[in-house]
Amino acid sequence: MYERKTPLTIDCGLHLTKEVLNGKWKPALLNAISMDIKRPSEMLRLLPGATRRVLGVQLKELEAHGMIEKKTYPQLPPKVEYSLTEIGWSLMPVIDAMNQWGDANRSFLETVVAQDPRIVETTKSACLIYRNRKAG
Amino acid sequence: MYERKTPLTIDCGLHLTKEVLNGKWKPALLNAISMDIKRPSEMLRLLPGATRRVLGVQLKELEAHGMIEKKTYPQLPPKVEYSLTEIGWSLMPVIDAMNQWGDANRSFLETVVAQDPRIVETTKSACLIYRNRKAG
DNA sequence: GATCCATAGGATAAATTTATCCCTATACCA
DNA sequence: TGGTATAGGGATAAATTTATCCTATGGATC
Repeated sequence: MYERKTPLTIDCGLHLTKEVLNGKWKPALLNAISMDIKRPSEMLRLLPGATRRVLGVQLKELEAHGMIEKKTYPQLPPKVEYSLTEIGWSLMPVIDAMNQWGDANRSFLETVVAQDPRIVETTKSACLIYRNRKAG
Repeated sequence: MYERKTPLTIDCGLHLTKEVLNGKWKPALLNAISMDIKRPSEMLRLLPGATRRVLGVQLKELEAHGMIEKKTYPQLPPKVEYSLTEIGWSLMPVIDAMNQWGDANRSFLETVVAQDPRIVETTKSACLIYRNRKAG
């Protein structure tokens, strides 16, 4: 297994939160689970830009960090459902704040972000579904 | 210059916000500037884990994304001051939410984050200063 | 004259994260 | 038999981000 070589910075709340959300799809996954999209295959369909592999890895990390719980059904084909833990739910206001700020400033952000000369291409293929939040 | 090879995902607010905050020190820098720590040298002292180089790069990106403004004083030695733009200020509630959630769950998070077998070492050397928010 | 201050940024190495590809297992369906 | 669905995860390549090191500026200070 890969072993980190640089000390992880966990000084302030900001860095701790950043570490938990550190992963391309983690906020989107938490958001999806909060909206009752609980099976990996559903998440994969919801986030076409992601691969099964990455989602699996990031779900595992979220689970290891205590944000989500995994329930495996002894069935075939396999069935797995994830749900937010209590602390996972407590993180949702942060996710919501990020989501809302980004949406509220969408046109501006799309412009400045895409203006970056390093960026050649952008995609809007993911996170297309917005639903009501499942009752926690 | 480095050119991105993978399309940037900018579908939902979540990803847009993530892109703006994408950088090890960006949330901490925004937080610092909001607390009237406006000169790069001050930020460097505040964040001992960071190098001058990285802070410079990330400040430049924040500026390019319109979150901060740079004022250069024609002096020697050079003097530069950063300040939050209007949209930068509007992002502070998100930063605050991250900061507060992380602080509120500090002991739990320090445990689970450090439990990761990939992690060999952690550091708490940065973000040590908390002050009152400068009036926006 | 050497050194430090404060800032900017080039060049390159190293670290870390993502992407790709592949294989496992089993029930069901045509 | 062959393909589909569902989930897990190894191995490795590629992409991206950070870290290191170095050069430049001009005045002040030792």
